[in-house]
Amino acid sequence: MPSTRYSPCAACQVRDQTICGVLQPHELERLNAIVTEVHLERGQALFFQEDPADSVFNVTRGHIRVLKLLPDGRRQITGFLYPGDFLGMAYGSEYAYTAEAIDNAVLCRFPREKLKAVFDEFPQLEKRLLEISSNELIAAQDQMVLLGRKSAIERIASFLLEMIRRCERKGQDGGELRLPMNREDIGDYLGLAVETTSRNLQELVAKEVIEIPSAPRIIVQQRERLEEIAEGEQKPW
Amino acid sequence: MPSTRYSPCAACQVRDQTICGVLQPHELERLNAIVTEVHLERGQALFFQEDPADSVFNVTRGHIRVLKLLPDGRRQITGFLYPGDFLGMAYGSEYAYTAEAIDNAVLCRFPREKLKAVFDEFPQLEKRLLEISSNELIAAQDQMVLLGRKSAIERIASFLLEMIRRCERKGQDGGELRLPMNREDIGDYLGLAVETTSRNLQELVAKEVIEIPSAPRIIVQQRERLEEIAEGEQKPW
DNA sequence: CGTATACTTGAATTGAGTCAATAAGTGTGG
DNA sequence: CCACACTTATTGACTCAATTCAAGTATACG
Repeated sequence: MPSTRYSPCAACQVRDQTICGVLQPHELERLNAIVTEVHLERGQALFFQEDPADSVFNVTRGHIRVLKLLPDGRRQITGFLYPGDFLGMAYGSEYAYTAEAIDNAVLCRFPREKLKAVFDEFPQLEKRLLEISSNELIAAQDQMVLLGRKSAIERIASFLLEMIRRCERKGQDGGELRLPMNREDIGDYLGLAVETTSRNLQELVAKEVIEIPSAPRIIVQQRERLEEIAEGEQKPW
Repeated sequence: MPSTRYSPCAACQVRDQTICGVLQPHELERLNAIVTEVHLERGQALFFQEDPADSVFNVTRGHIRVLKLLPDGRRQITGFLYPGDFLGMAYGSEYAYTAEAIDNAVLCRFPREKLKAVFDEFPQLEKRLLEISSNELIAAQDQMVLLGRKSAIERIASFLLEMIRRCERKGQDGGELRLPMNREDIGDYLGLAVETTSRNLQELVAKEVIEIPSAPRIIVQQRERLEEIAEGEQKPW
């Protein structure tokens, strides 16, 4: 390997938010040796459902949507990935879903076989993965409640709270959101039509719970109220 | 420990279908040393959402429903557990959901702390757990497609296929189902009202895709058709 | 056999979807 | 900087699938 090889891990901005964070700097060298970068343009697919699953990825810049399609084109987005998020692991020999770039995005690609070897060397990576997997499962169950039992406005409120909490986990202020995905993506994530998504966002504006200065920007005025609405504790006023 | 202590693992009927199956008979003794049995009556809760999560369980007899509630009582069932299924692991310090017995059920209880020690001894247990966790995540994503995007009859067809496949994985014939859960449970699993569940089951009877000799028994006459309906490939006839 | 529970069916209602039109952004080249 | 084209978002009117409410009918059980 040439000594002048570009070293993505050394420059990584999101290392401590991701799976790599459990490794010591000198251990990171092992990961760096097997990683390559992938650059995606807005809308481009990283992989499709049923492609052979030979790599796993880490988002470093931009945003990814993960989705499943029905034969007639109906679409369900099962998640949005931000920098630091991990995808593609442990889903059998084929990817169980399609992953597409929402905006211009950069990811680290780890060939699955080589990563497995690194896992055997550093078992704490595998523990971390089980931890991530558990959290995803909890999130998936919450999403089932949302999709199975919540009204449109409850879904929108829950979605906004999820976005707020994600910001806060990264130490950013959740009071002002900048959404990377468009209304159609939000609808397909929440099991709603675009029009319903738009209408219920405007309903929250009318209630003065949020402000929308421009489509991707959302200012949260009454977070408490949003939490009540999300859980269906609708007050009559 | 008294030498006359009852040894559930030795008599276990479902060992090879569950996490214990990765252990050799003599290794099983370590698990047997920490396990106790729990017997539940129909309708009884094993634990509630937000209880401290100090045990994990393995179903050995009967059936469990896993559910989440909204403050106003709306209910979403996120899964049904059969003998051999595992629950309660790796969900943080509190259970993320309620687990109740659908019928009279028996489970193995493993205290979480003690199990952790066994895990350190047998790392293949942890690998197996990651595998189970991955499969659950794939299933959860399929359920999101169902809840977010499928019509009532598509949901019912998908549910029946899931039940059929489960039978077949256990080497039983999937052509004749005996459902342990009632119509309301099915509805709460599929995000439908009981009446909608019933109506659409009858719709499948009218189409001669299934037969229902008595409520819990369902005979599958046209499995192919069921698969088409489940994926929304509805033919005009 | 009666009573409770579970299931089915019917009629009316409604929340979200569809279809259609307009408005607001975004980007491009003149 | 503006005009145009194009995409994304919003709003309105109407429709419809699933829910709700209300009976009924099986089925299980003491």
